[in-house]
Amino acid sequence: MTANARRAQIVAAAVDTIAELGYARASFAKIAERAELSSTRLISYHFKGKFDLIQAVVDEALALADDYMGPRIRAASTKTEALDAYIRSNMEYMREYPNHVRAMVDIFNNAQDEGADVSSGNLGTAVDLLTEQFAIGQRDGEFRDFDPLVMAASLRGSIDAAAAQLAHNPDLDVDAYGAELAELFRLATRKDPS
Amino acid sequence: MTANARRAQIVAAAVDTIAELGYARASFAKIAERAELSSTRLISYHFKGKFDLIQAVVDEALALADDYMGPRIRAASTKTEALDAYIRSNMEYMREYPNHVRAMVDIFNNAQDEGADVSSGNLGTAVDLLTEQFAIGQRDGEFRDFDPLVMAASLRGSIDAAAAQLAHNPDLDVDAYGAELAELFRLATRKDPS
Amino acid sequence: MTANARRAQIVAAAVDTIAELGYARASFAKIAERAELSSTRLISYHFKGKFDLIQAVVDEALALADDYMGPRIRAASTKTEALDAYIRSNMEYMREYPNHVRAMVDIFNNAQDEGADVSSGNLGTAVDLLTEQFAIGQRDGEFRDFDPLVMAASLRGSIDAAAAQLAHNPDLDVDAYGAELAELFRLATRKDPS
Amino acid sequence: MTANARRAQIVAAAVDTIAELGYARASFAKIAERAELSSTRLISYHFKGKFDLIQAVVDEALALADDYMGPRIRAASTKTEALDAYIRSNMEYMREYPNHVRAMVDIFNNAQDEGADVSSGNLGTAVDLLTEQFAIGQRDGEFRDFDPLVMAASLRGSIDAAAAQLAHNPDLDVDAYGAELAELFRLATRKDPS
DNA sequence: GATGAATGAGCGTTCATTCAT
DNA sequence: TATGAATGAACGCTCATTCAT
Repeated sequence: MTANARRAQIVAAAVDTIAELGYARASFAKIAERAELSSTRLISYHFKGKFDLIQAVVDEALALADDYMGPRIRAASTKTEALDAYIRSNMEYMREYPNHVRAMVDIFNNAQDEGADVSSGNLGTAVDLLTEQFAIGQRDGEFRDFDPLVMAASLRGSIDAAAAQLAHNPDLDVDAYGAELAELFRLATRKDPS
Repeated sequence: MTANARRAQIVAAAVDTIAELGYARASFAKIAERAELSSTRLISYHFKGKFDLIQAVVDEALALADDYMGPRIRAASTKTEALDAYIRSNMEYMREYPNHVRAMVDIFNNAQDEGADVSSGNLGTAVDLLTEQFAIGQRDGEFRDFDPLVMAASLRGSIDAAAAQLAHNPDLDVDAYGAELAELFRLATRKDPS
Repeated sequence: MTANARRAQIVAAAVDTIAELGYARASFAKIAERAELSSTRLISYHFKGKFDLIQAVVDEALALADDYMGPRIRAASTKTEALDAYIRSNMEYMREYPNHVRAMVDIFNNAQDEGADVSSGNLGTAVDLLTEQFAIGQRDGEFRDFDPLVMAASLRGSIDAAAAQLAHNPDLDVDAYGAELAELFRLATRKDPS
Repeated sequence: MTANARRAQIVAAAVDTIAELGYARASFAKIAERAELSSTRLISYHFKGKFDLIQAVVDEALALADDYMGPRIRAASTKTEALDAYIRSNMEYMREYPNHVRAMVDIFNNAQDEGADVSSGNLGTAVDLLTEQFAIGQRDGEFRDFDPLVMAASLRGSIDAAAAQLAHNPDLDVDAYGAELAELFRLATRKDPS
């Protein structure tokens, strides 16, 4: 088996294992078992260490998310539309790759406690990126005058909470949830009509 | 030292340890070290197991939160006022007991991965309780027509995200953050004025 | 079993294991096996880590050496006599505790490669202490004019080489070897009679 | 790259790695990294095993030492002069090839612990060769009556100790050290003038 | 002549927990 | 009420080596 195929296989097993058991319990042994590898040695062979594997998981999830969400967000002509696209496409991404999302949330909730710098240039800055976009929308006169950081953190927190809900109830109507969430933040960000 | 005093001492050490190192790294050994106990045996003696200790941490944090937030929420005469009081008092509780809040978030993010049923009858139902209150507010004609579960999950997610922001930046103006968050959810829940 | 007795048992097993297999191969597993412990966990329980165990070995060997050699060296009234006593008593110590000596040599040859600071205030300074004593002997007019550091390093090197010879040939006449070595350094240090 | 050039490259990397990290820590992985090889497989390809590589290191160091020291020792017309030449040229070799010397000392201190018979027909017999030369010097009436084995072991031990001193303090004056050592053993071996 | 892939055994260490006083 | 001693399982990681091209 080629190195890349083997790496992809291990990353896939890691995603599923983290999603099911949580970051702390996703040991090399469990991942190797799921990937049907003869020993954990194969993981150490293909990845420099645990953080290297986690980083690969994060990278894959981010690439997937960008493939899924990126085009739809960039197609928006206003920040209001972009916000709507961000929320809805994020929810749909959540439906298509629920394990990737669960794994990502777990990693970012826990990996920070260790020396891991998994978020460098990545999702740790998701709030920062959103903050910037909200600020631009305000400068353009689209949004009302709120604290962009609070709005950004709340949006990310709301979406992550949606992921948790989805995990507890897989039958949840993701599109309807996305529509509700989009409306929530449309009302919270629009210029007051009164 | 009395049994209750000893328990309280251990719980306090557990709260601080989880807040600082994260749930996964908060081992009995680390907690015992912080509490200046000679061995972890004392923890096992006073608590049936790790989950029992975690449950005690959760119970204490919830009791503290209820002491802090309960009176102010119950003093509200409308659901709109109650929502405002919930958000603001939660933020202030966050400022007064930051370690308890950090520990709680960590526990609920991770303890679920294990067999723990820490949330039974507790905060796992925080979303359920909020859902119920939002539904009542809608029935009373105070709130617009949204999915109460989505709103409840988003509110909890937004507040937890605030805790994460506070952890990263201790100098954050908690009152201002609370005011922003309260306004966000006021706009998101009110009957459309347009 | 008391903690101290257990510690002593483990240290003894460590000494014999290092003497037989060498520092690098003296793993916790091998030491536990020799001490007939149920698992290596018992070693980790009584010692903070591998270096802590090694330090205990070094401490014991040094204490034993001081018990054995110290009185005889301190009984000497001149540095010339002290040198003679140092060499002969060191050789006898070598005969009585050959495994301790082998272990010590191995530890000091190898532990330095790692982060270990096993020699702090200990044998790493053996050469320094000898250097000082040689310098005093010169100031007192007992010894000829040589570089004390070279003489000290050579003496330690010669004694360690004796230990290696003893390891290869256990039937070696230690007393005779000691007498030869004492004469060697007597001639090398005395004021030239010619 | 030719096989011999590749072998030489690997041996050179092994010498430097052992000198820097010590024998125990000089793994194939570290050596391959230093030689900038893509995998350890190349080492296994060119050498039958670890002992084979070590043997190659020893052979190179011995050949170098013989090139450096041999002519000067053989040029001596008496055993007394030969002893002087042995010590001084060995010290100079030490200055020219410090890594080879450090590696050799480490190998002979440690390789014996394993199954390795690295010294067969080699330096392990350095003491034997010196013993023989001292015995000849005695038979010729040049040296006093001492145990040749003790003298030989002490000489090797003293020189190895010099290597250790040099490792700790690279600024050491090697020529001066050699002169001191030569004088030490001249006094220790000469027929007593008194 | 060279190489990526794979391997089983072993490393020191940490885990929550139980035993025996 | 307290405590030191002990435990087996699991952790991530590194080892020299072999397989299959």
